[in-house]
Amino acid sequence: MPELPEVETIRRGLEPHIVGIRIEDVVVGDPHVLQLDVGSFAARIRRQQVTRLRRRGKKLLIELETDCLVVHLGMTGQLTFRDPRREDAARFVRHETTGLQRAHQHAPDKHTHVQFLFGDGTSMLYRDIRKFGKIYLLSKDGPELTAHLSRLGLEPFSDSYSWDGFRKRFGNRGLRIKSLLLDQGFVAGVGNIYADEALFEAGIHPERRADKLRPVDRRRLFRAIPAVLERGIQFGGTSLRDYVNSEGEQGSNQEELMVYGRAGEPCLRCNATILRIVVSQRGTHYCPRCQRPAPRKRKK
DNA sequence: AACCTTCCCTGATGGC
DNA sequence: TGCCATCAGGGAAGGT
Repeated sequence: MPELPEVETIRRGLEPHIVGIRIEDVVVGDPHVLQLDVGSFAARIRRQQVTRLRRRGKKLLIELETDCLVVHLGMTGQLTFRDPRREDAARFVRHETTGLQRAHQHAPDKHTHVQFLFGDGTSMLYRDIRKFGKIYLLSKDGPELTAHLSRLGLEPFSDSYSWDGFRKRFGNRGLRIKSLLLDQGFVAGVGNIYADEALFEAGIHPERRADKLRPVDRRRLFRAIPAVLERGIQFGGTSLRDYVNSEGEQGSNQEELMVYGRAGEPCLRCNATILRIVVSQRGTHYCPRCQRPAPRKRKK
């Protein structure tokens, strides 16, 4: 599932390929992912040049001359660059350890919903098996784009990510800390995998109430979030199921995860068995020894 | 208002 | 070409 590190990896991969290039045409398979009807989408985007690639949280912002393409990959969205001079992989292969699907650059298939065609024969393909992703086309300096982005919370690695801002956004909410981490209005870009990893890194049990966390816990979380995200970027993202980068290749951060997907396996820090529970309808992984349900009470 | 649950969607998996 | 239930989950929408 593409979270901040995956989207950032895609952004960096696409950038040298598409900045400065002109979109000649758009081929839409399933208009379901577009937030505009096909006709106006195509008419508006045609002949526009890509000027810049930005990212906000999990959203990729492809800036054009007058509009901005906002790509949200949802669960299984893939955005890849296709160069006909490179060879397409003949078919899907199995990942050796996870046994799951893996895709290289390949020709459009039934899950390829949008093709952005460039003048030199290259293209950018949007593929999304479960169709939870969305593509918006918004005016570059209109109120819609501003409204769209203002719903998002603190941006890790930016100036907005300060201890003061963090404390303010944290508030005194009574929901479970895992749920707060998944709220994009709190810190943008954290999803299920990195939420679990950040909580492990900070030594906080995922079911603890946010408002009951001590300042020292909040401080640890404040530091843990960018730490796990940065590691994710370093390893090119986490490929557990469908995530691939702009070249259609997998990341390797799945090998670096401490708790996510490791239920039943020993904690790499203390050797206790990693547990899996469900919080906010999301699979949640933690170490029962490193992440205690409540802070240890001091005896009087 | 704040929090929780349901729903959208498809492919992999396992039981029978 | 076996059939069916279950699971994965980001985030909008609906419910309490």
